[in-house]
Amino acid sequence: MATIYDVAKHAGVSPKTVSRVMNGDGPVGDKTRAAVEEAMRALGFVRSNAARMMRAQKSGIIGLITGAISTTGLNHKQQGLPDLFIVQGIQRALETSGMTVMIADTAGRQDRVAPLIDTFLSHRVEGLIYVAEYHQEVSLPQLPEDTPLVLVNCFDTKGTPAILPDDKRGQYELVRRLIGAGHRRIGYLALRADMVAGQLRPQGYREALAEAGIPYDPALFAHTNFDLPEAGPQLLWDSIDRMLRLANPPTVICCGNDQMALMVYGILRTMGRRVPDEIGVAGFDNYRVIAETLYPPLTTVDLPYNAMGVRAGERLLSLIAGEEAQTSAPPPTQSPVCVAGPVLWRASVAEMRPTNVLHMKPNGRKTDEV
Amino acid sequence: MATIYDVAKHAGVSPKTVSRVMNGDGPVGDKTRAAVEEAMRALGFVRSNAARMMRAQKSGIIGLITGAISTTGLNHKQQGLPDLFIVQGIQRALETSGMTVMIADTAGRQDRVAPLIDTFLSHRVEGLIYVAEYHQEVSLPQLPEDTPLVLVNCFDTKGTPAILPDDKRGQYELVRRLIGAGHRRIGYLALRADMVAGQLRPQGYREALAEAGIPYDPALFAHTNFDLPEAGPQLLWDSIDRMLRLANPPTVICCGNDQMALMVYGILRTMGRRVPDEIGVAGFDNYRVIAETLYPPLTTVDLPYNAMGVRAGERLLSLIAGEEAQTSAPPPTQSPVCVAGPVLWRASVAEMRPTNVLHMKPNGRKTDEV
DNA sequence: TCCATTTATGACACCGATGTCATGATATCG
DNA sequence: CGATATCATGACATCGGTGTCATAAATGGA
Repeated sequence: MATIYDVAKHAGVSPKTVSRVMNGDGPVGDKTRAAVEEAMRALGFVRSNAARMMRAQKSGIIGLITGAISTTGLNHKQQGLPDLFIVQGIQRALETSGMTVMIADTAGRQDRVAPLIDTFLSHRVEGLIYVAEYHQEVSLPQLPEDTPLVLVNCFDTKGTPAILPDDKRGQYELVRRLIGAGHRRIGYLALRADMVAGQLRPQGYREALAEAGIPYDPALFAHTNFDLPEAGPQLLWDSIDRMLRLANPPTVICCGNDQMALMVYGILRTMGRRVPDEIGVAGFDNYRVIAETLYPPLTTVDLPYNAMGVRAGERLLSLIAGEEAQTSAPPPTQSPVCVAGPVLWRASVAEMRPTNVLHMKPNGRKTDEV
Repeated sequence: MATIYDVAKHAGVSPKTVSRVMNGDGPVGDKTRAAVEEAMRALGFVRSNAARMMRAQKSGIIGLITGAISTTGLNHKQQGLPDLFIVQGIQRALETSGMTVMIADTAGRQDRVAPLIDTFLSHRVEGLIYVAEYHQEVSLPQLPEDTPLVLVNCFDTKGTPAILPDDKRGQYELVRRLIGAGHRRIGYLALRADMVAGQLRPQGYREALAEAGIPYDPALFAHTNFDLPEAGPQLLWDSIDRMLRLANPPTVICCGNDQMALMVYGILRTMGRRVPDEIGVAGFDNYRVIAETLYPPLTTVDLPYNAMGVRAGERLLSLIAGEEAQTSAPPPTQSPVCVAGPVLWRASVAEMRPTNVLHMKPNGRKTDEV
C-alpha cells in the first residue's frame, strides 16, 4: 500500500507537503496541490490511520459493545428489540463528529466483555458505549478513569451515565389512553418480576388506574413467564382463562411486551374470542415486525431505541469534550436519563367511547384529556 | 496512557525486554519477567495497537459492513432476519484467529458504503465482509485487489466470493415434507417477484410438486406484496379468499416468509378458519421471535444465518491466508456457496397421513419416501 | 529601495512497539 | 581448561504520518 513518501516522490514534493494537502494545514500552491492530488489518485493512496493516530494521540474511534449479557442466566429467546436500532441512533449522533464507531458483539457471553474492552483500549478508543439487549442492571469491569463510558438500556450501581427507556411512563400513557377510550376493566399480563420491565411497567399501569380513580384489582394482574420453552403458552392460557371467567372480565388485556401479545392473539382466537371486538390487546415495545404485521395491527408503546441511541451518542461526545476541561471534577454521578416513547394506537383495541356514561355528554371526551 | 518505555523504566529494563515479555519472543529471565509484569500492572499498561500494527504492517482487523442496502428503493419494513445472526456466525469463525472484527452499519444508506470502505482501508483491514439484509444482488465500489472481500446474503456480477442461503432447496425440502404428511393441494403465497427469494423459493416449490407427480395449479400460486403499508393485508386477504373458494381448496398454505405467515394467521382466523385443523400454514426463515411465539408454533424453514456467517468467516480467512501464496493466480471467480437450512416441523401444519389412499395400505408411507 | 510580513516548502524529530544485530554472561562438551 | 552453543538483555533503526522550526521566495508598506 502506498505511503505519503511514495506520493511525495511521485509528485516531486516533500512528505510534509502531502500531509498539508490532506489536512489543509499550512498553505499549498495550486500547482503543487494538483500534482499531489494526481499522485494520490495514481497510486491509490489511502492514509494509514495507525501512523496518524500514533502521532496525534487520538484514535477517533468510539467502542461499542453490545450483546445479551444477563445478570441472571436467561434463555436467549427472552430478548428485546434488535439492538440494531440503538446502534443506528448512536451512529446517527456520531456521524457528524468524524468519529468511527467500532462495534463488537459479545454473542451473549459475559466472559467476552473484558477481553473486548481490552481490545478497544488497545485501539485507544476515545469513549465506550455499552448496549444491553433489554432493560437491566449490569456490572462492568473497571475502566481507566480517563475513558468515558455510557450505558444504554442498562445501569449499574456506580452511577455511570446511563440512558434508559421510561418503562413506567410509557405504560402509564398507554393505560391512560385505554381509559380515555372507555375501558374500565383492564387486565395486565406482566413480564417476570425479576426483570426491570416486569416491575416498572406494572407501576405505570397502577398509577394510571389510580389517577383515574379505578381501583386496582389483583384478579386482573399476573406475572407470567410466557417464554418458557414448553409450559409458557399453557401458563399464559391459564392466566387469560382465569381473567375471562371473572364475573366482570377485562375488556382489554395489556401484555408485558409485543411478543407476549403475539402469543395472546393466538390463544384468544383459539378460545374463540375475536380481537378487538370482544376483547382488546395491547403490547409494549413497538416491535415493528410483530406490531405492524399482526392482524389487526397491535396497539403498543414505542420503545424509543433510536432516540436512546442518539442521546447516548450525544452524551458520550459531551463527556469526551469535557474530559480535559474538568480534569478532576467531582465524579459525574448523575441520575440516568429516561427516554419515553409515544403510544401507538392501532386496531387491536376498540374505542368504547359511545357507551353509557360518555354517551350522555354532548362533548364526550372527558377522561381523555387528563 | 502508559507506554512500554514507562513500563521499562519502572521495571529497570529496556523497552525491548518489555516487548519480549508481552510477545514471548526471545527468552526472558524469571525475575525480569516478574518485575515487568508487576510494572505493567502498576501502571495499568495497555499496548497501543496503532504502534504495533504500524511496525508489523498487519492490523489484525476485519471490516464488516452491514445494513439495509437495497438496489431498489424498498421500504424498510421489508427486512429479513436480524443480520445479527450472520454477524455472530462471522465472529464465531474469526474469534480463534486473533482478528478483531470492526462492524460498521450503513443505516440503510447506500451512499455511506464508499466512505465506510475508505475508513476501513485507512485502518488497513486485512479483509472485508459485506452483509446484506436479505438475499439480493449488489454492486460495491472497486477495492484494491489485495484486499479480500466476501459477500454474505448477496452476490454481484463480478464473481466476488459469496455466501448465500439456499432458498430453492429449503422450499423444496419443506414442500416435500408437506407432501409426505399427506398434503396434495398446497397453496403458495410468494414474495414479490423482483426479490431473489420471490423467485427461488417458488422454484423449489414447483420442483417438489413435479417430483411427486402433483400438477402445478396456477390457482394455488400468487405473488403478493403483503407488506405494502395500507393495501398489503387486503391483497393478502384477497389471495387467500380466492384460493379457499376453489372447488378443491388447499389444505395448507406456504407463505413467502414468516412475517407473511404471521399476517396469514390473523386473516385466516378472522375468516373463521382454524389453524391447523382446517388449514395449515407454513413459513420460511425461522424468524424465531415469530415462528416460536405464534400460537400454534409455525412450521418453517431455517434460514441458516449463523452457519452462513461461519462459512463467510472461514472463507475470508482462507482468502487472507492464501493471498500471499498465489500472488497472481487466476481471479477466484468461484460460484457462490449456498447454505441450506433444515425444515422445522411445528404444530401449524397437520399430519394427514391417516386419510383415504394411504389409509388403505398396510404399510402406508409410500409417497413419504421420495 | 529596503525591511517586514506573508506564503510556500522542506528538514527533522517524534509517537510506541518491534525486528535485527550486538554484547556479555552462563552452560556444555571434548 | 578453552572453545562453542545458549541464554538474557540492550542499542538502534524502522513503520507512516504530523508537529515544530527553518528557510527561501513573493509581496507589501514606508
